Amino acid sequence: MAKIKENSTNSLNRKFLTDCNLTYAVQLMGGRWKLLILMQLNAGTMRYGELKKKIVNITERMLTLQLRELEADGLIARQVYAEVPPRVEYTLTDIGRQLVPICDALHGWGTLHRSHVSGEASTLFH
Amino acid sequence: MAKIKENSTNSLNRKFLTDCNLTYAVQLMGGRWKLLILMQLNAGTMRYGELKKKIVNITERMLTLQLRELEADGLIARQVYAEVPPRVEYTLTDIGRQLVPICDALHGWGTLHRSHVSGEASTLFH
DNA sequence: TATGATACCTACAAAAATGTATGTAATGGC
DNA sequence: GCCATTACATACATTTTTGTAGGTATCATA
Repeated sequence: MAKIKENSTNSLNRKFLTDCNLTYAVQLMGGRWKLLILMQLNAGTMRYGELKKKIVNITERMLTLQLRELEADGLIARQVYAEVPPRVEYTLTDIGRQLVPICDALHGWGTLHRSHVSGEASTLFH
Repeated sequence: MAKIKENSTNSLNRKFLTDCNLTYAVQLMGGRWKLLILMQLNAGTMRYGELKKKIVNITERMLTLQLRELEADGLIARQVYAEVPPRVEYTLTDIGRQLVPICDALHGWGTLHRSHVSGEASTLFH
């Protein structure tokens, strides 16, 4: 993560939004790749390298960053095995798993929205 | 909105994530102030100035930007009255309103997460 | 004629998020 | 001794998001 200026308006606004449990929740899941990671882990525990393969376009840096944040926020757990070459496994925590049904609902809403949009577009043709 | 470089990896990744209906949904609601606006409008149609008063820390520029995006994405509707001084009202659309129960669920999850975190912290005291 | 009200707009600046390129440790097998 | 493997770390560059400061149009009213 890049450094953050503690007293910028930007940063203060972020803190202000943390007070609301809704925007707080969005802050926790809002990173670009976080939900994809969560959905992968919902299918089962995975190693770093497996995640990298599954999430096609993510870079190692981004994967690491998002994993670190998810871990810091308690949505996933990180298990390191003292082996060489290293083996690190990531698993959803309870609270992380509780986000999954909401993701499903969001997925459904996204699907609906998309059909809505393309549906509106198709009305142009008759 | 600021200009966007169509062919940056950043931009291409955004498009890639648009393919998934889950991350697509998050893109639609992910702006910093968007959900606060939606929740306000869920209480009823509101004028620009009312929103500004309700959402304490938002600047006019940000309010305008987020409203424009929400409108472009069909989550809210904008009604202009030909009066002086101008009067503009914003209302949730159907698809926008369908996001509300999901926001409620997210709010609940946020509350749970927060109590989880502070709960863990409090275990330090005994 | 000046002022206030409302809902913006614009140029610019700052901050944050994301991506690129390269390097590292440890160890087993060749 | 050299290489491959894995899960990162680090410095840096680019892109995007957010915030700052000022301005605009219209018309009724003072």
